[in-house]
Amino acid sequence: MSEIDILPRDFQSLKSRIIERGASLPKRLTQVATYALEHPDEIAFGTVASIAVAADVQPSTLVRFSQAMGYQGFSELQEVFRSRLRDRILNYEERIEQLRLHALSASKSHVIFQGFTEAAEKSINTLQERLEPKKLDHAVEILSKAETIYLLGLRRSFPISTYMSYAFGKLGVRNVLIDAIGGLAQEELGFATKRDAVLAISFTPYASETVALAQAAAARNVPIIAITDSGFSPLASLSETWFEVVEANFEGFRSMAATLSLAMTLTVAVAEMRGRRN
Amino acid sequence: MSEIDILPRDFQSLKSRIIERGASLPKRLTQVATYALEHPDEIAFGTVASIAVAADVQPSTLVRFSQAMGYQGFSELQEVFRSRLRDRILNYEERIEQLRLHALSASKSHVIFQGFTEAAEKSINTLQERLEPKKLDHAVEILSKAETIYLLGLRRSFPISTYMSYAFGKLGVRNVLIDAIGGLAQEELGFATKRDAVLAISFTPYASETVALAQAAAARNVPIIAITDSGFSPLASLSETWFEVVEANFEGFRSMAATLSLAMTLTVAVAEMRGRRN
DNA sequence: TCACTGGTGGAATAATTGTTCTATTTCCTT
DNA sequence: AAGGAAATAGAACAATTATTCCACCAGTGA
Repeated sequence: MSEIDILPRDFQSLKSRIIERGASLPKRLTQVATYALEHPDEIAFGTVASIAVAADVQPSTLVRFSQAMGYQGFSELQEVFRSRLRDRILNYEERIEQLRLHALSASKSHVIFQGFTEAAEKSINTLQERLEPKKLDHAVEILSKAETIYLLGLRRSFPISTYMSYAFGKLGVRNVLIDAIGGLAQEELGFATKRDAVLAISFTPYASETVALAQAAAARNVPIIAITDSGFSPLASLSETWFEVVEANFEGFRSMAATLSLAMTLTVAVAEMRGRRN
Repeated sequence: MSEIDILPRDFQSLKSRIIERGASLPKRLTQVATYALEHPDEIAFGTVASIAVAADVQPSTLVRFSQAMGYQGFSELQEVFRSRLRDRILNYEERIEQLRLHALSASKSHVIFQGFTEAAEKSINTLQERLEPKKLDHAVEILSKAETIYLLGLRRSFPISTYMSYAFGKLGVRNVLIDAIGGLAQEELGFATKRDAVLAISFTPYASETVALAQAAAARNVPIIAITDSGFSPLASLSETWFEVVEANFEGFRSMAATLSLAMTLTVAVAEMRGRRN
């Protein structure tokens, strides 16, 4: 132990220290280290006596362990384990209930707001769990090789393609936003070749125009990356890679938070990949 | 107290009981009830003595309170407060750490994705805390009275106004999307009167065109609702009500999740309010 | 085999714990 | 205004707390 020895006051650094020093400690102290990492809640709430029984050691061993970690005694170490529990995010039930409480005094508008933020968070969590990194890499690979990226997303998906066009523009990535102005969508996409790529975004009910445009591009061997909501989507079979993004909804209005996060990821990742190449 | 009296073993039901009985209790016990609801962590970790000091009551009062809630003593009540902390979701740091572990094997793209989802969640949480229901009601009130809602958001905010235009259209709310096509923004907004309303969206650096258009509309007494990111925004002073939405960013790219949630809220709330009037 | 060292178990200790009890105060009703 | 019931404060209590201490053990090198 060095002379100047900053003792961990937050759980993360204490955890690191236990992992680091734990293995090289005497037998019983290792036993405590293992127990502490596996049952942090018990350390936080228990008493020296109760933990000693649970970890099958003597009470004094716990104190010695605490001292080996640099603390004066067990209580000081326990405080760190408690701090871990102090500032935690509310669990799901509590959050719902908090919303309900707010809602009692709050207006209909506020309930709607809570509904949408909840849907957004759910959607994001779902995508975090389901997104396959390999697909992401593959899509970024294809898009970053494209000379021009054609952004195809109409109606409900138009905000997404709009955003991407804006962000790509900022990042110096050549792109064409298919906005179907003047009914010229087909013409806008007409110049796409197999050296380009199409990013197609469409959700149920799949806008027929989007599907038709994607099919036309695919027929000309333009690589297609799709963001859609199921394997049954007509876009899925047309594309090199496709992402399944299932958005939660509130009163029938689907969130766009997950799709937007994915869109932002693609733009920045593509720009980053290009930057590395140049 | 009824003869058969199921005492709360989980925090939720205890909380309900405290709220239910709390107000009708004697002075000091109400004081404890208030403190307990406001500082559940202190109850979970503290001792009778320490909590008594913090809540400015006698130790015995805590015991009497516990008994008033149906428990034998303070320890039994404390156990319920502790159970609340036992099975919580990971806290912020722990989640980050989990991501890091994933990220070890994951690609750069995946790290970017995590960054954006994180920013989205942060932004939403911040807005949940800061959004003032009164402002929301006020904005909905004004917008729902407007004959036509003019949606003014360009550049980075254009996806938002686009979405709102789409959603309003679906909901049968008359609106005009200022898309500045052909440089005709001023003309698009030219027909707005004081019986209409403008929803202006702009963030730093405030697009000069948006500000100019909003000013022109304000000069003609068209009510303006603004979504922006600080009180210093030129939109703030022009508007009837304005929302401060601070988005977290990842590598300089600001999330849009919070703004989008607010936008969705406004559209649905306005449609709902109109539906009630008809 | 010995002495020595670091580690361990368990009893002893002083402080602190939750709880109980009672004198006193507060508040309401008559 | 007085009486009485309810509520409170604070001291007293036994139980439990974290910690310390010391006898004993296991392993090592001479």
